[in-house]
Amino acid sequence: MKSEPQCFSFADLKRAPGQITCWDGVRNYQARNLLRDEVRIGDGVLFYHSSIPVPAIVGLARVMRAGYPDPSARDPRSEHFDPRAGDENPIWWAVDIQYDTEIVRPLTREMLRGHPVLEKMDVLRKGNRLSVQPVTAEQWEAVLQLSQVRDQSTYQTSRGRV
DNA sequence: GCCAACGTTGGC
DNA sequence: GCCAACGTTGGC
Repeated sequence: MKSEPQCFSFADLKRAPGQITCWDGVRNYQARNLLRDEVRIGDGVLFYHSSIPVPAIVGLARVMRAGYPDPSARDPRSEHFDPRAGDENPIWWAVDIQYDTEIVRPLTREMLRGHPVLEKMDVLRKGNRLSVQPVTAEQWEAVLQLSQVRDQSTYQTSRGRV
């Protein structure tokens, strides 16, 4: 999952009540489909900081609630308000994620590009603007190895995601 | 349904 | 600031 840290950072997630946040405001249909159809409770999340001098994967999170109608789409005061969204047709979807582990040495794009497995990650593809991107199990495990996270067994590695 | 114009994202 | 790569919009 991508976020501009000036908007919402991994540190913000760590500070959030219960270290949980609603991942809302996604307004791209492809990303919406991932949130609605693919993301499962317990999934690992790679938290990526974008639009900064050195973009990087900075931490791990976990999905605590699978896809549900995005509340911000129904909130007229939200900048993500969508008047088309209704009970019968939510249009937009959200998930809840929880802070898990900080990556002490963030994985920069240069580091990802230099890895035989990670060089193929979607996030490195030029022009890719998806704010939610799938990650293969192989990529997930490579990230954990590179980031030197110890307790790898506690993560669901079969369907890791970013 | 086509497609040009426009807007947005985000690395560099 | 530039620009590539989309996604969206709207006239026709």
